[in-house]
Amino acid sequence: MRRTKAEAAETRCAVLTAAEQLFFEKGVANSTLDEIAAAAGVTRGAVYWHFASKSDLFLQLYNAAQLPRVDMSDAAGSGCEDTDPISAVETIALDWFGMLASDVQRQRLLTILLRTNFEHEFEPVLQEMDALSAEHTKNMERIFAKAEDKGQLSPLWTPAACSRAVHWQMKGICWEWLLFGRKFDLVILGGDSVRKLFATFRR
Amino acid sequence: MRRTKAEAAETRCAVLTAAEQLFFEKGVANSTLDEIAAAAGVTRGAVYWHFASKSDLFLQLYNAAQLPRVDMSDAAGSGCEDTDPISAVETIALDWFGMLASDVQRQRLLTILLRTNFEHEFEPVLQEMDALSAEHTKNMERIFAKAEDKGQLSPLWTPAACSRAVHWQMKGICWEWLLFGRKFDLVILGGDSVRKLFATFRR
DNA sequence: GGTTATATACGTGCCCGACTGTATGTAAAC
DNA sequence: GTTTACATACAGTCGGGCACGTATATAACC
Repeated sequence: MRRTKAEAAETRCAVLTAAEQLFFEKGVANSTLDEIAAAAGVTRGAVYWHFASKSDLFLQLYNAAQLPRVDMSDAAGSGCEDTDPISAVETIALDWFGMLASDVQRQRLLTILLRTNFEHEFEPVLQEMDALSAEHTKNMERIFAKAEDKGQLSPLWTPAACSRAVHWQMKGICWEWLLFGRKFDLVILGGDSVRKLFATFRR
Repeated sequence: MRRTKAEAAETRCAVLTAAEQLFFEKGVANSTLDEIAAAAGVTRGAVYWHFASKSDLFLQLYNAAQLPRVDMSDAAGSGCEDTDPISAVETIALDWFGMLASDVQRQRLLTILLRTNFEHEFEPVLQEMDALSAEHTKNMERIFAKAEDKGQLSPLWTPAACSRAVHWQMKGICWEWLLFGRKFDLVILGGDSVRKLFATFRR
């Protein structure tokens, strides 16, 4: 029963979704291709048609849902990066919480990635994540530097310190939320904590 | 060739150490009992003598190196919890960094735990970790409340908010350090960030 | 203090299920 | 008719659990 191209694409997508679900629930190593295929409503033959191996499936899963590059110039769209840089970053940070809270797929992917041992074939993924992280902090630092130039930054802080503080605060919040069962309200409690932190940045 | 009790204890310890090392490097699921036994200089027979199963080995590993309960009253030993509560908590936090940075075993164990899927038989471990975490934040909040009573707390913050901020900040720092190859100096950079955060707590 | 009995601390080998990869079949799409 | 998109069957390996063997430590007894 050969399927049309559209149906094949559906199948491929179903396999990816099933893999994401199972990788998230049981971990990558504890999930079998049989389970994944069954969850997708196909057999292992279909999986092997679309993906070369389990590792390939993992990598395709990572590449399919590309992590957002959180372009800081988006904040320029909100129109205040030049007049109130600190608030601009704050908005981006809070928006990120909202986005993550409403995107179950991203929650699962990030959780999987956090639990991954990046050894051997998966190392490039780790490099990418590192690069992305470095880019984010660099962009943030740049905007905080603007705030400093305008005299809006508290003398207690430096742009680099602000950037690191926000970065770590958000990672702490998001990771605990993801790794330990999302037991609190990310937007409310997490947002509150971030807002309080940003308040200390302002002169 | 039966060994003495002391030798047996050594063997057991060697297996635990080898397991910790391999679980850390390759993940629990990707480490075989054969590898672990070989790394410990014994065979699987020895492993099965000391441990009922692989899961049991994991649990014994967790129980062997009990997470520190970071008794906040220890800070009373430093003598300033009552006069300068904020500094007392700050000291505990910074000490924690130093302790983690110098304890490779704890680094590995925490990394393993972070990457663990706590499903089925491992759920109680998750509960324990949660309880410990809750206890820490509660103790911190209590001390910050003392600071508030003394009028030492900035009006920007509440005891609960301080506690959460410190908690998440430290988790963000430690977890990034552990999960992504310890690429920065935990005590220097992490400590600096935490100190700056504490500075904003003070009136 | 020597002998003996028993528990101990493993090593070794086997079984069994599970999982991966591949080869082949097949029916429909093109 | 050929290629596609799977399903099915098969081979092979790997790893965990367990039974069993075995040599020695340890204790009990004489």
